[in-house]
Amino acid sequence: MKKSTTPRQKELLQIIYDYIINEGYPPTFDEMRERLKVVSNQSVIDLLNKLEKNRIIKRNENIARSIAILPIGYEMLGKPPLAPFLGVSSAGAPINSIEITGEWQTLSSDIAKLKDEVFILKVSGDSMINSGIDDGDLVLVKTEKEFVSGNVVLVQINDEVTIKRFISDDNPPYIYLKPENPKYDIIPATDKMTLKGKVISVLKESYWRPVS
Amino acid sequence: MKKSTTPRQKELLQIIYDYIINEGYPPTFDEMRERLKVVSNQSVIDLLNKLEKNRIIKRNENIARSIAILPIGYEMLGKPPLAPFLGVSSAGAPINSIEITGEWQTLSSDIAKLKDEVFILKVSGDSMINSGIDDGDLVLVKTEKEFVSGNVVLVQINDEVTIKRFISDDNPPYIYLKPENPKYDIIPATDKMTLKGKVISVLKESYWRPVS
DNA sequence: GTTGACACAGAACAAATAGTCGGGTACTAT
DNA sequence: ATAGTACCCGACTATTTGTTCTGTGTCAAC
Repeated sequence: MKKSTTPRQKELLQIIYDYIINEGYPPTFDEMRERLKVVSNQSVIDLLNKLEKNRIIKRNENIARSIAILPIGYEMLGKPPLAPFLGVSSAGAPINSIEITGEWQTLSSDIAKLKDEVFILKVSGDSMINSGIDDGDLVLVKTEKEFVSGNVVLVQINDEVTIKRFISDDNPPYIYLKPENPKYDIIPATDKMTLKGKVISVLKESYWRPVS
Repeated sequence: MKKSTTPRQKELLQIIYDYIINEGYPPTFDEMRERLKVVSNQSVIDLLNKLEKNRIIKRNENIARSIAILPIGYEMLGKPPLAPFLGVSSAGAPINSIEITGEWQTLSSDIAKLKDEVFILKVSGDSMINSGIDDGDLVLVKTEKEFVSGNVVLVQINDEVTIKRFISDDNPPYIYLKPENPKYDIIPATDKMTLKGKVISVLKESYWRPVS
């Protein structure tokens, strides 16, 4: 029995991937059939079964559009998987307050300037354990001058740097930071507060850490 | 007419998001109904219609699991959208050869060390215009010592730094770099070649650039 | 005290979708 | 030459899934 993925199987994998990127959900048998330029569903099923046997995709029987591309599949496509980039949110709580490691303070200005105003911070601490950002994750921050209400921002308060949600409202206290965790109170804007940038990505530790 | 998103609508949005993250594809009406703890599909339809009216999600009539969360929806969840992070691959071609801006050379060692060996490079040049990486994109690189065949790597050849796919094969030339573009030839490994790290993410310029 | 938005119920119906059966061709390796 | 594998055809059935219709109760606003 041959194990390697055939060209036709790779074609189908690419079709599934493209479809998901364009539509936001996986294709049906018929849609794959059309794109493969074949006439029978059986052709599609054959290929899918083999992809599944090789653990490139995963399906659920009798369930519409139930194709999920597994990590091996993403690797074959040369793309990072969807899920690890978004993190696995454990509940409804959005991004929470976090602490930044000390290195940031001394190096921020250099890095911000040289890296086109985008830099990485490693999150430490466990105060956000129930939210989307966990200890060890990397946070990608882009320095900005203007902020829109709802942005997740990196903010410096006195000597401390944390991440909060920035809210600008029509009602008092008008401009404030929201930890989005019932444990913590909102923080009204003061002049001791500097917005450093906007969080544009969270890289889960499980993903960027080498697979050992 | 009220415009704001109701708590129940937010609940459903979170349910859809969680489902996609866990399963790899969106839920059916019944699955959403169960999670909302209601008995009728009508309840789900009502909520979905409102979410769609507010452009938080998008659906296709009569199509199973055809829910896509729109950028506004992701913003409400405090999560980056799926698609922009993966880039929109124009064809089957995987990651291609790119040039790195000059800054990298002088600063790499510092940044690599301080940022937990993960750093960002801005891609310049248009030699990869037909692939997943475009001019102006940001590439996230993690320094590594061991590489697996198939990894997309950052490699230094003499004075030049480029990105290629690293292949280790059972047949000659055994270890080589693959541009994955018919225009370019593969490059067998030499001792003038240093693998600097592994590309773990591509940030499309359209995403990280501030919306103006 | 009526209006409208919100949230929900129950059931019948229509469409989309997956799966099955029973074949076929072409190529490769033993 | 023969077995195995990849790939394919066409018609059919079974299941899943979405939609429509007709209702109820609540609550806040005007």
